[in-house]
Formats: sequence, C-alpha cells, structure tokens
Amino acid sequence: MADPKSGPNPLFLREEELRQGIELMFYAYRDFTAEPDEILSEIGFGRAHHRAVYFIGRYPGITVSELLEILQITKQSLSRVLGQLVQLGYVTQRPGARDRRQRLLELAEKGRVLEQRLTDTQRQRFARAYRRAGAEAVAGFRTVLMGIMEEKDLKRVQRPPEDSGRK
Amino acid sequence: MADPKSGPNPLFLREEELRQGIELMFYAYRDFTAEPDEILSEIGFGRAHHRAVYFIGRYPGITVSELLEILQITKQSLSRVLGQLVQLGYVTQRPGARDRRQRLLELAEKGRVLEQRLTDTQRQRFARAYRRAGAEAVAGFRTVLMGIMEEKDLKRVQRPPEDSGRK
DNA sequence: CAGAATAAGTCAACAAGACTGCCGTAATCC
DNA sequence: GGATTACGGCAGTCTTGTTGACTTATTCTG
Repeated sequence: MADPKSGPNPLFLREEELRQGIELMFYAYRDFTAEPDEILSEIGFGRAHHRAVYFIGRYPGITVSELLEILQITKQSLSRVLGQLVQLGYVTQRPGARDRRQRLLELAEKGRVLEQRLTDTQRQRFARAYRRAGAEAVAGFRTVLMGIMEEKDLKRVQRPPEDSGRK
Repeated sequence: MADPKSGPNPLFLREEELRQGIELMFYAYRDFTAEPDEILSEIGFGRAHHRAVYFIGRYPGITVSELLEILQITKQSLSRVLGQLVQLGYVTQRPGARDRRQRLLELAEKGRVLEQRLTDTQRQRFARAYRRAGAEAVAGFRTVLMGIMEEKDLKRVQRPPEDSGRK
C-alpha cells in the first residue's frame, strides 16, 4: 500500500504461498489414493488394506506393534483388516524366534501380487511427476515433506529398510 | 551384480526412490491432518467439516456443485456436513443473483474463526517446513505435487482465487 | 411456451474404518 | 512368582463415504 510499485505485499504472498501448499497436499493426496481405492473396492477391500499390505511388503517380518506405530491407528482397527488379510491368504503370520509372543507378518504370494498391483499405480504417478520435475525438484519435494512430517518417523524414510534380523 | 564396483543398481535406486516418495506422502499427510482432527473432535466435527469450511473460506460465494467438484464426493455426503455447518451458524447461504437455483456459500464470523483455528496448525507446519527447506526446495515441492495431482485441477492452485463475480 | 435440463436438497440404507472400553491368553522380564 | 508385554476378541459408537430414488425450483432451449 505504501508503495504499489514495490511489488506484492510479502505478507499476502506468504499467506498465499502457505495456502497453496495446503491445497497441493489435499489435491495430490486425493488423486494419489483414487486409483488404488478403485482396485481395492473391486475385491471388497479398502484403503486400510492397502496400507497394511504396503508396509508388510516393505518390512517383511514386521510385528503388529511396529505396524501400529507406523499407521497410527488402534489395535482394534488394524486387527480387523489384518484378520481378513490373513484369512484370505494375503498375509502370513509366524511366531518370532526371539520373542514367541510376536506374530511376524509377511506377504504371501497372493499378497505380493496385490501389493504390486496397487502400488504400481502410485509408482507410475510418482515416476511421471519425478521425470517431468527433474532431480533438483525431487530433492526439494523430499526436503519439504520431511519437514512437514513428524521427526520421529524420519528414520523410516531416510534409509531403506534392512533385514530386521528377526527370523 | 555384473559389476559391484560400478555403484548402486540404477533400477533399484529408482524403485527405492519411488517408494520413498509414496511413503513421504503417507507420513506427511498423516501428520498434516492430525492436529486439525483433534480440534475438530472437540466440537463434534470431522475432517469433512474442515475441508468444507476451508474451501468455502477460500472461495467465498462458491456454489455447492463447485464445492463438490473440488472435494470429489457425492452430493449426499456433502449435504450432511453442509447442513450442520449452516444449522450451527458457521456457514451462510444466499441465492445466486444470476441463477437463483444456486445457493452461494460463505463463512459466517463463527466459521471464519473456526477455519482460522484449524488451518493455522497446518499453516504453521508449512511455514516451518518452508523456512527450513528454502525457496528452491519449495519450488521443487510445488512442481512435483502439481505433477502428482490430476491436471484438471491445476488451474485452482496455480492462480489465487479471484472474486468470482457472483453476487 | 412447453418440455428438458440443471442446481440443490431429501430420505433411506449400507459399508469402511476409525474410536473406546474391557477382557483373555501366552510369553517374557525382573 | 508377579508384573508387563504382545496380541487377539467382543461390543458398541461415530464419521464419512457410497447408491438409488424422488422432489422442488429455476433456467435453458427448440
């Protein structure tokens, strides 16, 4: 207002900039989940099944409580989904060697096929976006998203999962 | 495998890279919605109320069908949420001047207060992440997310909303 | 101007996926 | 041997999404 020629108000820009970020998250997440959701609904599953199958595939031998920590839902919510996945032969359970109370989760062949099918749509979406945006933009994307998520889980995305040593 | 000294397998890296992106989306969205969700639950509202209030605040005078296009949900789902928001005095409706079938939506004072309170948590999260990441990273973040979302909605995030001319 | 199309809303029924609270069992830790 | 932990089950509730069918008011169109 003091000087209309000096360019847009930096406070307004900042507000605009932040709202744009919020909206980008909304639209991107909305579209990023739409394709898998459709496949899932064909077989009577929902998004929760995808999440479980995804992370079990990502961390073979993961325990129920580790999965709960990642998903940030209650045991009861997970157990319903997990029960179906085990029942229908997508996921196998076996007792932990060191701690036999644990039920280590792994994908069965059927589960691997489903996980691939679901995640492929998302992988393709990312591959296309990454290709168009270029390596530098991708680095920025990662930096910002890591700043948005809670720090406690950074360890999970910063290094690829190793074999957990459980057997 | 052919030459272990030649550095990591580019195909593996690519797979790892894409999975990391998928997981970043999951974690960031999970944490980005957690704070508003908690506030909402105090007043008996859910995430759907936040979304409606957010976009009505963003596009004052928006029509129901425009809101439906943004949210990508059914009329019935929206109308339940909208009904409560109008009933409780968060949102006002008025007939469109050009087309009197339309009910143009706007935030009442109560709605503006709530929207501010909810979105503030997300704005702060973004402000912190943007500040830490720097302008270049932010540009990359935007480029990638715009590549992930469907193109049809790009217009909505590329320019700030103008006054729609309805009155 | 009559009929089709559109904007919005309504009722009913249903399902997924979250939640709380409580209880049980087996294994481990101290 | 008693507390804790890992996991599972049951019951009930809520939000938010869905489909399908129908109504009303208004606008558009041939």
